[in-house]
Amino acid sequence: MRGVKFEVVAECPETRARAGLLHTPHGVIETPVFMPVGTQATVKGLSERDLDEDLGARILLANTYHLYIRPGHELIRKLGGLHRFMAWKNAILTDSGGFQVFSLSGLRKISEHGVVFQSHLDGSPHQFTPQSTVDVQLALGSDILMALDECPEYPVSHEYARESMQRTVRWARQADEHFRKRMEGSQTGHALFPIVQGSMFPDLRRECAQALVELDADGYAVGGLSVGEPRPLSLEMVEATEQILPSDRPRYAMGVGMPAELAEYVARGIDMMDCVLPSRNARNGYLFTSAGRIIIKHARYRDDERPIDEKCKCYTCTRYSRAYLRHLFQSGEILYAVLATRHNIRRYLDIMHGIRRAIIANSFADYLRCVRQASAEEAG
RNA sequence: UCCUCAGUAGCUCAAUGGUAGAGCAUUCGGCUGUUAACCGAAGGGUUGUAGGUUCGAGUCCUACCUGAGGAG
Repeated sequence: MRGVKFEVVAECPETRARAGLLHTPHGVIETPVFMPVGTQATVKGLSERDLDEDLGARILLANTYHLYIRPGHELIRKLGGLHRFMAWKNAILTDSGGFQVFSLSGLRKISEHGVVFQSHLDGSPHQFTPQSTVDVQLALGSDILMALDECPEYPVSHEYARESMQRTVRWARQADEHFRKRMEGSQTGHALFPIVQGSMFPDLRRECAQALVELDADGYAVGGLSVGEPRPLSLEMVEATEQILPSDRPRYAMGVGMPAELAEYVARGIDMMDCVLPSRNARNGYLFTSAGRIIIKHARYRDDERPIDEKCKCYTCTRYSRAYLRHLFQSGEILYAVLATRHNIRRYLDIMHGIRRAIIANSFADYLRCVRQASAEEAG
């Protein structure tokens, strides 16, 4: 039995975009989908009701490393699993800790067996292996588990990228084997996605994808993007693997991107994305609108009575002015983060809904042209 | 009227007689599988005023101005 089942419902005749349905144990997800990031079992600033009822989010990301370190996966298992712990009835995808290889690069050592992290909280050592990260994610009760990978920084040499990528492939095989054993006779459905690496080298990306396809996984991720490389390279790396990754499985581009890039990934065959930008930037005063960005602390918004985005129907935009939000931001008020996050996440989800509608209406190519034009105008 | 204390960036305050700084505020930039309600940059000064001592004064001396407290 597959842990998740993917069904393509419409395809763009001009690009590689497709609309689909991802069936998970915790609901059906319309794709392409944007997954808000809830690293520590919370999308910072938002409640379950905000996310589910107000924003209509159907899948969230959580993080294996962070929840393992605190409060501990065994505690969460004891309390009924992550869904119950965080009162989230929809789907959850958990990152493996592979990104922490990048983001906590000063606190870890990589070996053939896995990664030893020095806890960022108390410095204690913790061994992460392909097998142990599967176990932790199963303890959490994640719907979609990610295989342990190494997310290398940019730039790295072709030689290092190859070594690293090949190790990630070996880890993916070990994780997959362990996962299949753990799933034997299991009543609950889970999926394990391996992750394509290879830094910014198309040949390594292809080699990696080819090796991972042999695992016949429920879905595939492209990782190692947005680690400091020039923007066009990230899209090129997705392009390099699109033809290799099976078209009847969901493809997940990890950790991307800016609003105007979402359609670009979809156009290259991507079905799932996640990114901290809407949530983190919201808290830091950077708001996404249909007419470009708003940096709310700018003095020009001091007495601006308009909503963040006049076209937005979110909770924040239907009630509050830019002037008020700026005041809250400048005052360091908690409500600012709540309202801003609520808007930014809504913006990302709206974009993805628009993309999906366009694919189904057979007008995605036009949609993409509009996005590119608007993006060029904003930049120019 | 006298005594004491204090006057340094918009604010609160640092600075052995030796290149006037910090925090906050202001303005701007950054953030991409969250160590991030975070990080960074810039602008901003006749050191209350006028003299004096000194190679050199925010710092020591004198007078005055302003404020706070006290005495009468």
